[in-house]
Amino acid sequence: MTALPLEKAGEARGELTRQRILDAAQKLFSEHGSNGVSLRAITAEAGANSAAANYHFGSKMGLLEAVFARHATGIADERETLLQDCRAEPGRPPLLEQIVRAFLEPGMRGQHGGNGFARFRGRMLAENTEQTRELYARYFNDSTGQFLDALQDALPDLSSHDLHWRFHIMLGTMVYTLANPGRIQILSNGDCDPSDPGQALDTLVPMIAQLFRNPTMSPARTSETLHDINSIQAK
Amino acid sequence: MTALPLEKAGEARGELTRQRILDAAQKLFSEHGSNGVSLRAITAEAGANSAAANYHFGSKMGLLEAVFARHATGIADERETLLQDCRAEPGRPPLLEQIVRAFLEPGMRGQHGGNGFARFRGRMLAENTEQTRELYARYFNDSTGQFLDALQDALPDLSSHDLHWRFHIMLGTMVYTLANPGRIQILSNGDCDPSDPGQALDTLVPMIAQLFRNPTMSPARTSETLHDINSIQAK
DNA sequence: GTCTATAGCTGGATAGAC
DNA sequence: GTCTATCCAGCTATAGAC
Repeated sequence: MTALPLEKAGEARGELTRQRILDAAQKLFSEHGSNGVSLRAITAEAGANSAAANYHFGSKMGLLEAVFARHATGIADERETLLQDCRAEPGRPPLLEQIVRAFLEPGMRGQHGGNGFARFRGRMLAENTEQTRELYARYFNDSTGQFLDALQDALPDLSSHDLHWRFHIMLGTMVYTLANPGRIQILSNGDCDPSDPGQALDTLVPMIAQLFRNPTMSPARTSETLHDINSIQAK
Repeated sequence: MTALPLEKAGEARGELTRQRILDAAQKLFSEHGSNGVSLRAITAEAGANSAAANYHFGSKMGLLEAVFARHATGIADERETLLQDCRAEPGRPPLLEQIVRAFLEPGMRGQHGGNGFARFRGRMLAENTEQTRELYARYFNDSTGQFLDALQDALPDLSSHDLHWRFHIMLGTMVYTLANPGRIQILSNGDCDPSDPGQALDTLVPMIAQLFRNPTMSPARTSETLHDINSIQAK
């Protein structure tokens, strides 16, 4: 597509082929999962041959890792940068909204979240194989820990147990949104579209921030306390 | 394993083999996805041969559908029965908690949710292929619509748009919990265990009910209104 | 109803020309 | 660096004995 100045035809074409294979792999892995698509199909989509993929990436698994690594570090870095900018200050959104957005946004749009990598990531998470678990832990465990700490600081009265469970809800929502099963689009006749990153972020960030902010309701006292809470919160 | 009295050796063994193949398929599909495991591996686990599986189910895809159908109808029926029992009444949990639990519980434990089918279902949802989407829609669209209606009745002031988005969060949490990526267990040092259905339901039901109950916060006025809301809700 | 054997195919990986 | 050609493992599905 883009016509780059070619200094050395060989090298430049090599880079382009490598890039095209990565792009095709990201697209097809996203659509069919890592086991649902063949190396042959990927390289055909890229206008190359399966031998080229093995030359550049060693194996199909190497290709999968390369697709992942291409953007994962960028997402983790962007998250941490955004987190460091979060602070409670007049004229800014509430701190919790800032933290939640800092966690969700880098993976959902922008340099590393857009162009299909979001969907790829959602699918890798959903597949939940030994390999993808290891990859995900290696690239994201650090920054995730930082966000848990920041959330606990912002919510000192929330128990660690509840904090982690709400984080679990946020992760599930993120993964489900990225994987885009298209279910709520149909059920809402197209009114809700989680595959639109702008709409998804603007809608989910306040909902999830509010979820973190809700008071603890221990299961045992659910039925007694909720009447009081309803009378305060219900519109 | 179980030594049943055999009246007619042929028929009884047939049923047992069929059952063992279904059980093995459910287990291995759950662990590796529908493309990650071979018919040979399934029938080996069941102590049978791949020909037996094809005899009983026609094809590998037929086997997948049979595993799904074995419990899906039961879950949808149980959901609808539970939903019809939901009502606001002194001495019972709040209506919203009842509805949320009626939706989540049948798939997470009991006759149709336990014994690994929960995990199988989570993985099928996560795989999100044309076939699994179709299966899921066929078996669950009706009851899901009923729950959306019941929730809208219970929350007349919540916009349809917000209602669907919150339902999206509930679906994502359910799928992520069923698929059990094990991530929050590690991050919380084992304190949170979404793979324990009792703990998961008792924790998630009040959190999600509260999520539905939260007031609408349009993205545009997020920063202004949240300070008021904080002062009411923050502990 | 269950088995063995196998046909027929697909896909990952490699050898070697260019 | 990229191609063609090919090897071989592993899969689904079926034929046919029992």
